Amino acid sequence: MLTTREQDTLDFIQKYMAQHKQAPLLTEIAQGLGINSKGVIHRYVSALEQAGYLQRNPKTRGLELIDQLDADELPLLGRIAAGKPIEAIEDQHQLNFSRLLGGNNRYVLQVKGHSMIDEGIRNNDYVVIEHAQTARSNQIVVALIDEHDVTLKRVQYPQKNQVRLIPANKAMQAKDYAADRIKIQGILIGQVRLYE
Amino acid sequence: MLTTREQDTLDFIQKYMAQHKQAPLLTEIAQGLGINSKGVIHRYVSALEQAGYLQRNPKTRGLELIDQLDADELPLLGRIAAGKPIEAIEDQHQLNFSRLLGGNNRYVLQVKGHSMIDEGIRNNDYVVIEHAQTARSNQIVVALIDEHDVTLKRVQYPQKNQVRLIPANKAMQAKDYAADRIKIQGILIGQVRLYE
DNA sequence: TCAAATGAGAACATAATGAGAACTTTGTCG
DNA sequence: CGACAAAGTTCTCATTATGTTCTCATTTGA
Repeated sequence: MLTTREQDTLDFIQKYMAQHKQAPLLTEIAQGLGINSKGVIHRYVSALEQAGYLQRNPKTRGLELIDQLDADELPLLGRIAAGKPIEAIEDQHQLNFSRLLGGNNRYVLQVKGHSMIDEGIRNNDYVVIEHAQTARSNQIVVALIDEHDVTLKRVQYPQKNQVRLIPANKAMQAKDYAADRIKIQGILIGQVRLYE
Repeated sequence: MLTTREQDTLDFIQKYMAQHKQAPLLTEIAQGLGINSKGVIHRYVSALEQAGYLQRNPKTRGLELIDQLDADELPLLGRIAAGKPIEAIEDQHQLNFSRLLGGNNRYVLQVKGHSMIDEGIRNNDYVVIEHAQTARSNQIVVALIDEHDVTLKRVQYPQKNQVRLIPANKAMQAKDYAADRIKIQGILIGQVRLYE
């Protein structure tokens, strides 16, 4: 457990770094807390390092915060269903977005139109795509048709040398293509929607 | 972590390049920082190159900035619509997930059931919620009903002291409550789905 | 009253900064 | 090309700023 002033020191460092994108000097921390001695701050910073809140490098502005929860994580509090209390989640306490961001050959497309509405992908949603040339059956892929049209559809292989592309919209029809007309460009990894 | 003067040097280079559409001379940087020695600037530029902020070419004005893309960004390549070529995006080249992750009082719930199906929120999807006690009309909120049931619904205020909760499922009915029966716990910020 | 927490400040070690000389490379011009 | 100027590179040397390690005094709370 941190003492009052240790907590103050940590708070100041966090604010400072968020604001300046840079670690503060010991004297800057001291000034921020109304303390005249950098030796005192050194003691607090040492304690914070000991307690695992930050790391020190033997340089000026050498402080680095140790993320208590990764920057790409949010606490996963529970499950929600209509009209029932939230069910607490015991095992997994963080939702890690690096599952989306992690891959090294991924990119985002913004979906226009309602062709994927039955898949829960709506107009203006973002989809995260991983580059790939092949896909397993029933994966949703970015497919290039006849070197011209690009589309996001579920893929199946009904028979050899044939590819079926299935739109997620009841109003549209699945269609079979000769395999050489279809080039798979990527696989759907995730979907993100931002609300106002 | 950059030192103060390294940061100053980087700032100056960025400003200069934005203004002049070309890289500054070492002596120009020196002058901009009030330094008389180009050797000093050379040292800072080398440090910045080492740290990955820029690249040097063996030419005069040979500096090139290296775009820093945050770890929580993915390239936004274009827009996709059924059966049309991808429309390239000119302006915004990164989708910033910090729009989702950024808030300091946010958490994630996993949705169970199909009560939000018409909103494109499906069973097992994750929703990002920001803590809040109030919401504007038509926002989707986490609402606590009678201190017991928690639900995710669109909110409206048909008249004073009355709250309407609207499920996003045609099979379910909107319902009006006395204002004191409903406590808003959070507002829907985003929605994320991970595919296998 | 005792122990922990807090603050001041001196003394020292190291990092950061600035100056400038000497040299190499690049650019320019006949 | 060849020469000259301009720019970039590589050094060494001082000086200053910052971080580290102390001791000592004061405050706070059980």
